[in-house]
Amino acid sequence: MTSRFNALKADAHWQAVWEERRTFAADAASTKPRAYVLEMFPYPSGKIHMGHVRNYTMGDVLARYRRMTGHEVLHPMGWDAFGMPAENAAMEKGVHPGNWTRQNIATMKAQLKRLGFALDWTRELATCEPDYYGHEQALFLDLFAGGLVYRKESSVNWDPVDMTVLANEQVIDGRGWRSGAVVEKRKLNQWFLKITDFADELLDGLSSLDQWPDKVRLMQENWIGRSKGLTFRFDPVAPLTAPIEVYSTRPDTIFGASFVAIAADHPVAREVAARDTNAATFIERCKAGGTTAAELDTQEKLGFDTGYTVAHPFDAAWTLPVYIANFVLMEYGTGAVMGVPAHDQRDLDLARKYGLDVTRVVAEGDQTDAVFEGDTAYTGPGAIVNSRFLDGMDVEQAKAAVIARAEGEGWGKGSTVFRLRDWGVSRQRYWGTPIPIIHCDACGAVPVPKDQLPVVLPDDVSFAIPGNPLDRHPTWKYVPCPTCSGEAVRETDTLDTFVDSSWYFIRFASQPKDRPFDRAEAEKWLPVAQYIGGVEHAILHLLYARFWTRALKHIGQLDIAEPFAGLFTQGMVTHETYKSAEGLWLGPDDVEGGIEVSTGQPVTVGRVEKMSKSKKNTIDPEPIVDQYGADAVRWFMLSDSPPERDLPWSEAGIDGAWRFVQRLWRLVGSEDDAGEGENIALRKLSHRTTAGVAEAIEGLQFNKAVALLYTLANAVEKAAPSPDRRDAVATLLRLASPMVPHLAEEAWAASGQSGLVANAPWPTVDPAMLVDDEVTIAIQVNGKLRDTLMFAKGAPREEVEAAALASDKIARTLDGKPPRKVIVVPDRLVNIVA
RNA sequence: GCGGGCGUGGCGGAAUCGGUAGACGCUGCCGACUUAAAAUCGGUUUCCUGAUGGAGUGCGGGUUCGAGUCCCGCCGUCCGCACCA
Repeated sequence: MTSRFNALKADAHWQAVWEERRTFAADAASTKPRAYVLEMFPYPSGKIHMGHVRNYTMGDVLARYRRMTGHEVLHPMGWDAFGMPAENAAMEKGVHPGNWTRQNIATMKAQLKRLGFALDWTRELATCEPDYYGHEQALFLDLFAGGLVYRKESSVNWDPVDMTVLANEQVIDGRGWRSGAVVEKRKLNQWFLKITDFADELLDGLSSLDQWPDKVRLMQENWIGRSKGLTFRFDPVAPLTAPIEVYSTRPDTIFGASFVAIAADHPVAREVAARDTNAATFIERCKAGGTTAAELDTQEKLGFDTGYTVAHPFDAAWTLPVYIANFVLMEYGTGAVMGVPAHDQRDLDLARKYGLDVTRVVAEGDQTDAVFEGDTAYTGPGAIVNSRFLDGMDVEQAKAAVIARAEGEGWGKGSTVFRLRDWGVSRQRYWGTPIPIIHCDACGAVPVPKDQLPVVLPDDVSFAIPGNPLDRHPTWKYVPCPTCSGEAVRETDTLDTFVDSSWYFIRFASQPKDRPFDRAEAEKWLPVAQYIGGVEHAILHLLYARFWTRALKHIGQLDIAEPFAGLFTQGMVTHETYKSAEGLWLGPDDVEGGIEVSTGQPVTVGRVEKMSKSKKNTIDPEPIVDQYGADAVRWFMLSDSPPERDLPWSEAGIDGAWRFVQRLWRLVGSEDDAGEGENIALRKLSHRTTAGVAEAIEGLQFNKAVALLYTLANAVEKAAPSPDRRDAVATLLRLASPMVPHLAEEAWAASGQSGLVANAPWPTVDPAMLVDDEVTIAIQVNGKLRDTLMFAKGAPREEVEAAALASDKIARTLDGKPPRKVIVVPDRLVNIVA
């Protein structure tokens, strides 16, 4: 064995061996217990970044560990390959989105292979290829047939320069993120998926996901936003003709209502605006209001008195004015609310501004006065007051009572309202899955017959002018209607790329040529045992994938309720930031020892932040892997920081990881002479470490696994040669092999072992070796540590207590005072209360 | 504004059940080896004190024989949502 581990040589060698032997191909016919380990597949943007390296290293350690513990592991990789950056590249550089994307995939695939991930490349897929998106089109049509897809006119963010729809996230301060143009609201016919049909299921299903972070479950819960209340009617008072329907979660406060407020685009508001220019002006003003957080916070609550009144449901003689209000949203509930100023802050702001009544109906402590003072609404619990038949009830009783009366008298109904909206999936873009629909004047929207799938994207498109190239393609969209054979046109919108990622994990599990997946085969692997990715997907991707899976269950294609049994959201890789004397961002290579290399000027060291191109604090993994080898990079990615937290990249850190790899190599190479005698302590440590590392990996606590491996390595280094030491080294190598697989294979082969360490079993743990027969017991006086004493494990209380009291240090501390009480915790400590 | 997380040495962090705070790593310092350097190895590294000893887990209280851990009240910081009736 040579003294220096040649990572570059070993990496290439073992990567080739694994590939040639198809070591990591998942066997669908295996009888072993299965484990599906999946990391969120990457968007092929160009090169991999440190975030990918960290994400995939974590998944890889788990996948390799599961193999060692006797599982048939499915650990696939693919490409989320549709999306805007490809079209931007096409516009900026004149390359075809497909060529750009496939080139990036080739580059990134080589980079991933260079890191030695135990991936089943035989199942690789890219969502931009017809043999993926064609099946997606089939699934879309199945959902369409199942009544889960519909088309409706809806308002979208339209960028007039790029001539495309923007997602909300792509609108920054009212302008398109790319063009900088002021974004318009435009009405377009859009395809929607009925995710709201599953709102209850998606919400209730969260409680079954006990291996998900609470944070993500809570975020989804808030996003779905279920609320229960009463939807009810205020009858019109002439000249108003139609009733106004409102939704309230606080029907208990109905006797505190002093107005009804409607949204600016409520039908009644439009009707008023049609004959009253002041109203029309007010509505325009509402729409112009910003929607950023800061603006909403400071925006004044504005109202416009329509002059109309409505009757209180419990008292026809009691009329309430109808206001148009800038804080009422047409998209939520019924677009109208009852204003109860004493118990809702916005209502109170409006009432104070326009001098409306403010009546207390919930007692605040002993305050029961009907006249509500002050400018802070009371939203807490209390007895209902000033409310006729509700008086004396608590809030919950009163809610139930009002709902019961409303339902009994027929003017309202207890109802559940969600914040969640249906999922609009139409995108006016080229680089996405074509929506498999044909529009015919005679027959309407007709699904493309399945035998005509896939609807393939045309390659001959131009990005010279803005807009959707599919729409202006000379021939592509003109097809005969599948139903009547008359002239018809294809849908030229493509699907949101989140659709692509909503079922890729199913296709990984089963990839028949003629259909999206084989149900029985997919169900063998699913659900994904452990899914790992960034928290930025906590809502959209994970919610859409959960919905898609349930939708497939609903139409009888797959009997899986939740796609991801375990979820882990890993932290980011961060780095210090630097600014030059002129205040410009500098990269790590521009700085040495706090000095800007090119100018000799001192630099300002800024916060440690997420690596980003704009702040120039990125580290490209490729040269790092070339310099240190894959194992050192992997080891560093797992060390120190808990995986859910951010990992600060540092030169010293990667150097340290490299030193450990070399140290491990020397250690496994030092086992030439046999040595004599036993080393029970080392043998025990070896078993304890085996159990500890297993527990840490299963809990995805890689930093702890790393610390345990260091401890064992330190102990082995200090131990004299012996058969126990030899065993400990062999154990150490296997325990470290999921983290540093290349070194492990190299050492495994060098030590004359047959086969691959990748196929070796995890070392067995002898439970007897986990038990210590001697324990150190802490001796405290009044809770302060004064001494420690060694005892045989399980020593009787009396013996321990006597020895503790006999200790010199204790006697000195007690200073002759008699102990009042002695607490003995077996095998742990003695606390003497004096 | 609402919801949630986090706060422990110079740094990343460990202590997951209320029981010896600071494991493990990084950095720094001292030393060995070397003509020298690199590499490697040994020691040391929470603070105050020469030592014995004392203090110490964001701050202030509390419960307990005993609190980083539990409870109450603050402060700071990060994240998510955002006029959701």
